[in-house]
Amino acid sequence: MYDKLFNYIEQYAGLPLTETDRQIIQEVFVPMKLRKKQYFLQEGEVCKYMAFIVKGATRQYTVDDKGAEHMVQLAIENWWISDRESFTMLTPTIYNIDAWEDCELLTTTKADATRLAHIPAAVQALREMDINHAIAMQKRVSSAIAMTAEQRYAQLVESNPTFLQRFPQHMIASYLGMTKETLSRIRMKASGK
Amino acid sequence: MYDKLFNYIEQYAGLPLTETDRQIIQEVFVPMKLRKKQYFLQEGEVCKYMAFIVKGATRQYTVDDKGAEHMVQLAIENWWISDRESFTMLTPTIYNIDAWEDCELLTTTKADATRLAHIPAAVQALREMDINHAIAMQKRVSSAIAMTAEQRYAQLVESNPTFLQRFPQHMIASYLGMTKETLSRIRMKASGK
DNA sequence: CTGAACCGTTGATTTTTATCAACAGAATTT
DNA sequence: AAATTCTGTTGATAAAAATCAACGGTTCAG
Repeated sequence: MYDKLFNYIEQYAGLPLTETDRQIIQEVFVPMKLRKKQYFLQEGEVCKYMAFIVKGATRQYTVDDKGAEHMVQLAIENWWISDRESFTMLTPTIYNIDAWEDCELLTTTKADATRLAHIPAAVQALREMDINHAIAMQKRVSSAIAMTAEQRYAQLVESNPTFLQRFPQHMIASYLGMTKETLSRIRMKASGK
Repeated sequence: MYDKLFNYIEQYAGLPLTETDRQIIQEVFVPMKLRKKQYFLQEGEVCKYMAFIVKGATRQYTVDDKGAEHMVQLAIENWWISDRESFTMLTPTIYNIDAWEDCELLTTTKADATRLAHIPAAVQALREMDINHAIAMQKRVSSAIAMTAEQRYAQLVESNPTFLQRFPQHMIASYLGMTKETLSRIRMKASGK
């Protein structure tokens, strides 16, 4: 259960964890299971938890006034979920996060997470996590403003091919900022040639 | 010169800086001036510096195969500039960063920045900086995939009205992921009612 | 087991936005 | 001061993508 998290931390920090470190991490992170469609976070709440995905897949999205969902993030094993803004500032979130597949998570709260400050590898790994998240978001901004729908899809095939197997097409379409019909046509055209 | 940075750190960390802290920060951050249009970073280079803007305005953008520029970030006083990916991974950057107004910056390198690890307030402030950056990017992703051109402009007027005074309209348009003609028409319509 | 919801596709149409082109006022350079 | 570049507008047209609608094939829950 915790091995994936230990590996993640050691890998990103480039530092090994001591037995004591592991002990503390097991106390700080609490396992949680989510059934498919179950909410991890709902619009209007304050985001109490930050979670590491041990197994499963989640989606983070907004709902507009017409009821349409817009995927801000799709996440699978070894990714982190939470609304950093709500989590750190304690403000109500505008996002929903729910499970697309049954999930095993390791969750922590803002208060518990402070205990990690004594573990250099964990501090380092969390910093890397934030930086990676910022980089990933930056890339999405860059492609959203600079690329056509077709180019955005091609980039996803390149960079996150697993998403295509784990999430239905209409979610992928929303994640890419287009309708399911447009994505369907783009795929048709791409496979046709 | 350094006061703005001290204030920034103290404010974000919620902790005061000691005299020794200030001393170290002055050694870690080196002043740099940029003239309008001068590059801070060019596509293909490795991003050696991370900088705090004391005065001035910069833009970060990609250039597509047709030579069109796409603004990924616009930044003014109290903002940070750098390509986090290139800076941390030492990979060549795909972005350009240059000065739109004459700038006074405080710059640091990856190596020098490690000295900040001994200053809790600085560590905290840098972490906040990353989180804020990630949050800002997340919001842009969210609006890019979920909103119309008109809504994106309205949101900018709401959240960053100063940009409208500091940057020309065609840069704002690019930042919002639309052409200058479209932005011009949106503004016309908005002022007309 | 079966009716309902979900999923992806296709076609016709409309809306949004980009593109192309031309223009005039400002600012900058020489 | 003249010339050139930069800026924002406007109009006409084209392209991209959204919307609306309808359809079979799945999957799922009662």
